[in-house]
Amino acid sequence: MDEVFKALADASRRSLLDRLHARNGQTLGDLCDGLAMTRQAVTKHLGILEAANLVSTIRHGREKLHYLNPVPIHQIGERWIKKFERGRLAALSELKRQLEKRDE
Amino acid sequence: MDEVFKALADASRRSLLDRLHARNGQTLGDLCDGLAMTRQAVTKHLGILEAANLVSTIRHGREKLHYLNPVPIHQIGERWIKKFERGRLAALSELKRQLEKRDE
DNA sequence: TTGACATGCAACCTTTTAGTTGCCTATTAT
DNA sequence: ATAATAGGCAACTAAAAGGTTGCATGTCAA
Repeated sequence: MDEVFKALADASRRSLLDRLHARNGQTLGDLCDGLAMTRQAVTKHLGILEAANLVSTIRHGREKLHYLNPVPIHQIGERWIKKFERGRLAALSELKRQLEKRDE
Repeated sequence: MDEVFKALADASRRSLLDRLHARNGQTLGDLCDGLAMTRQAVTKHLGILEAANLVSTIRHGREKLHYLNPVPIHQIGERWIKKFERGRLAALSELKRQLEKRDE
């Protein structure tokens, strides 16, 4: 889980996931297009995404195809974010109450 | 949004949010208890959480009370994670299909 | 079979991050 | 008043992160 959070912390990596979400199965070259980064930097980012199991790859001849794996993202939603949903309104109203108490 | 992702990337900070979720309105001292870190380190983490608007604080005499703000977490879920839900099964089945094609 | 193309590997540099130590300030209780 | 308590500030360190350059390798097309 920690690896996934860390992988998602970088905007370039989130953008790579966005691009794979828009079109799955892209090659490294595809994913480099239009980015202000060297190919090697992109490779490293993809490596981190792969280590976090957010991306799976298969070699196809001299090309490497990248596929989005949405499962870990889904798990973050289910196992972590949902926990904070419960009591969201309660927490907010308590916060508001406390902030207002400041002016007493 | 980037600040929130970065703030959530650290396990110590997520643990602080967990603790505030369990009991809201804790002081700095409360939040330091049982952590293998100096108070100053915790202060820094809380500062990052506050900058990301995940925590709000109010001084109460010599104490500083910390309140969880669940809104940014909720937004990550709504604006980012949900996007990857759509087509989750589709992406998975395509991935599976491609992985199986490897053995042809 | 040779050149172009797609990717891999490794060393290096710079900035950020996580944490520390040491000292200072403000509030409260005795 | 004064001592203990709660927290703030700043300088420093070590390690990790993000990125680069240079070169090597494997695959495809002419």
